[in-house]
Amino acid sequence: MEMEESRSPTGEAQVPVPHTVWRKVDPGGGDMEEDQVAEEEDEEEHQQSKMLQQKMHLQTKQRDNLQQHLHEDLHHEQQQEEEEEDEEEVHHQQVTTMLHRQSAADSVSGAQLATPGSKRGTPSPQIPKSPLQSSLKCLVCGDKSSGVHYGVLACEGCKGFFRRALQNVGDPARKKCFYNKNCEINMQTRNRCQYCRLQKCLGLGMSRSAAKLGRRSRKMREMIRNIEDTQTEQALHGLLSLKADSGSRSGSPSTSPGVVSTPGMSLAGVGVSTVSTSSSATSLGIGATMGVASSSSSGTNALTISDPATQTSMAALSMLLKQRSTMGPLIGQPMVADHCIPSMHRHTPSAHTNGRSDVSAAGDSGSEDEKPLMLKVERRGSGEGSHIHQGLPPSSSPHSPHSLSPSSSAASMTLMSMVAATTASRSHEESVVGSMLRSPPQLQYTVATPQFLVKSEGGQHASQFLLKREINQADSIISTSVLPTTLAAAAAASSSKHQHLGSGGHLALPLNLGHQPSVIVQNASLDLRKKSDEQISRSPIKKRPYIPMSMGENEIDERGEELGLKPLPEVKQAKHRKGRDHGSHAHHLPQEMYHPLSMAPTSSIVQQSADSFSSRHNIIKEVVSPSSSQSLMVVTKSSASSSTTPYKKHEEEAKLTVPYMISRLHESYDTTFTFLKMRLLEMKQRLRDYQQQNTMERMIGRIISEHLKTPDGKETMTSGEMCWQGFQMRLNKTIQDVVIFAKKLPGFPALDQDDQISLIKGGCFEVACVVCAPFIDAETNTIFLLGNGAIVPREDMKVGFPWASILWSCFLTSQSASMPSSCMILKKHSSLPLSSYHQIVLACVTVTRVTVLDICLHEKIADQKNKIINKNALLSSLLLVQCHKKQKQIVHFEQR
DNA sequence: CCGAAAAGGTCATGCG
DNA sequence: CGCATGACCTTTTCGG
Repeated sequence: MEMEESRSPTGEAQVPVPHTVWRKVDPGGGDMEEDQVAEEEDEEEHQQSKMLQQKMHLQTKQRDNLQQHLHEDLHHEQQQEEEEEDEEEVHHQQVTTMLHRQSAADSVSGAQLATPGSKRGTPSPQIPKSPLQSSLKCLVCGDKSSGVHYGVLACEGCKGFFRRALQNVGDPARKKCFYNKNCEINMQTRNRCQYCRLQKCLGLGMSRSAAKLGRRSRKMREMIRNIEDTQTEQALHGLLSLKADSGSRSGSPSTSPGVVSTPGMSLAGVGVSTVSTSSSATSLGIGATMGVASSSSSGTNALTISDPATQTSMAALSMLLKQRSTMGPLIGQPMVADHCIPSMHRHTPSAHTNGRSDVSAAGDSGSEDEKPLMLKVERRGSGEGSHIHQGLPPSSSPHSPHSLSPSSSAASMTLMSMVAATTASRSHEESVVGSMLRSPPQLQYTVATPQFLVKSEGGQHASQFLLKREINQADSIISTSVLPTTLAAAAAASSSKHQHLGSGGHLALPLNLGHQPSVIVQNASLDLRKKSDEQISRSPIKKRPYIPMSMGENEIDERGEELGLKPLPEVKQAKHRKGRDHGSHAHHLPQEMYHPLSMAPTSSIVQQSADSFSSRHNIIKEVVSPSSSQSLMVVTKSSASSSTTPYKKHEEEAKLTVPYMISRLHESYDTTFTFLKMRLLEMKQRLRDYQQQNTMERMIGRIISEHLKTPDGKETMTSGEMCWQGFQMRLNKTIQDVVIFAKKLPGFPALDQDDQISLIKGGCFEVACVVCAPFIDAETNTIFLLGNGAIVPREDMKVGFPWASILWSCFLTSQSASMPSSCMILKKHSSLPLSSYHQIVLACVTVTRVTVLDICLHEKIADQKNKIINKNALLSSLLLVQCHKKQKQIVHFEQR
């Protein structure tokens, strides 16, 4: 304590805005924050805060909006059951987490919980319990939970905090984090950064609309009780871990009593199935609770899921799927759905017998039973969770004619169904995608892979075996630091490069997809600070933990090295971040750098291959020359008539042209999915090598067999399964990148957070698929697997991914892929009061998306390589034409 | 209708 | 002194 207090003054001196910042300066005005105006980062924060405010204000409107979405969707399914709205909300909140990208490092609290803190005065928490005594823990800070508050298992303190936050929505004082927006939130540190605490609350799904009054059903209470048991287990496990591994934090994912972070536990999905059914829970906390409960009660999983948040991620998955079913994309044609079951399906238990053949026959069956598994799961009433995974009909149809608008949804459902078919229990499938949504990438990798490896025959043993392997892998790659979180997509994006390049070891996730109290991503840099956090400070004034000069420098140094930053004091670092953002994101580039008629920003151009470069030339020419005035007219008209305040800032941008926007979309794409180029190069190199040796087939065969074998020489999967494994590996990561990508889309960050979430939810999978599309080589008819770098015959992949093979026939370049990707993100926004800027973007991308996918689906272009050479130009011109056609629609939008 | 559960209110407390 | 906090209390909602 003395240490910290003695440091504090120094720390305060470093902080640009002193304690008074936390006071309510002027709840009414957002513009009295001068430095906010001055600094772009502050601007960003302001925007975020604004979105947060809007989120809060709109919480109550949310259901209506969602409902509206449902009704307006061209392919909307039947009326959702009321409880599903709740689920939707849960998922919504899950995705919120993605947007928030908060620090995952709340976890350590557990370790510190064991240390009886010196609490004084009234506003002190209960004396920290030993882990063994722990009852329900607050998901935010790890304190003793007093129940589910605002949808999340929370303590009195966090409940009150969030309540006040709701009351003081306009209070700008909460908008600042004086660190990197990744402040650890635990019992000790929760009062140090309001911003991060609030972010964490939101990220966990706290919201007014998530609030539920009244008592809970008996089953739910049991669930909560079970979670308590589980936490006790965790505590035990944590204690053991501490004994065994007293020192290393980064090496072991589970070093803290309160938070078992064994990667494998995410896998233990047996009981998780309930999560999606926890409609009445309406909250992450409850959802998680139920999942845990069922896992405990079922008693079938070798590794007990003890992480509530992980379970909530599974709720997120089901939400995602439901969302897809209700907010389908725009294309009307059904996707080829008949052989959307992976080859692994053949290995699935007899329960899955209606696999391939049935599926193909089930083409447009509308019966409930024919619907994708996830949908069925969600339609079940709450509280049946613990039984659900038993005797479930497997996913029998990957395609639900009712619920999904074909292209994208079918795509997603395809995978989901495959997951379902592949795994022995539906909970596994939720686990997979849930972790996609929530887990840090490394953990996702760990979680997801086995899903595809587990064979039914192997059952639990196989699962365990693989699990162990994965755990080991995960141990070695568990990230040890966490990047600044929240909505700073820019920073995340720049760092994402590191991830893609497989730096795995150190640089953290820009995306923490949610707070997973139990899934620890140990944060080395935070650890430094934690050392000064040993004493608990309840003081509201000590909200900003002081990073001791030396340590702080180290931390910054550490990060700076990776991010290309020099060690700087905090203020300077902030500015530096700003600069960095400038450099790496089209979004933040000064407009002067983009002449509307020019190509993409320099950085983008540099990245282009010669081929795509010329392609781009074509785009611009074709887009601009024939009817650039047209596009300008559209835009101008839109911007003239729209003056909604929140979007005012973007109205200026709306004066930009369609080509400009296209270039920005491309830029966003290029700067986000940075792994593409490297991997494509790698792929080409390999192919070249093989071809030179004229041993293509043999090489492929050998490589495949290598990859199919475990270290001990056993074959673990078929090549088709390996395809899926590879795809899955990449998919996890890509889905996170999609969030980053979305944040770079013109106008997207200005949308209300709720809307952002909805849009991302609807499009992430499809985008991920498009992103992965280029790794097919038509000449050799092979696929380059992103996960392990193997090259496999395309046929193997085709078995389970027919639609993708069609799509891939188009050989999308990163540029052309950026368009459908953008569409997929922005596809559905009709219920929102759109600024003209958004409208034009939407019009562009929507049309493009439809066009591209239409073409793909009809195979008009597939196998006709020559005709696709200039697809960029094709897309662009189509886009323009369609924009013109859409003009009326845009005007209509404005009038709404 | 009872009682559980959660929202919301109150206020003592500590901090700068 | 003003503020944030959190423990405790009251009110509201809803399951059984």
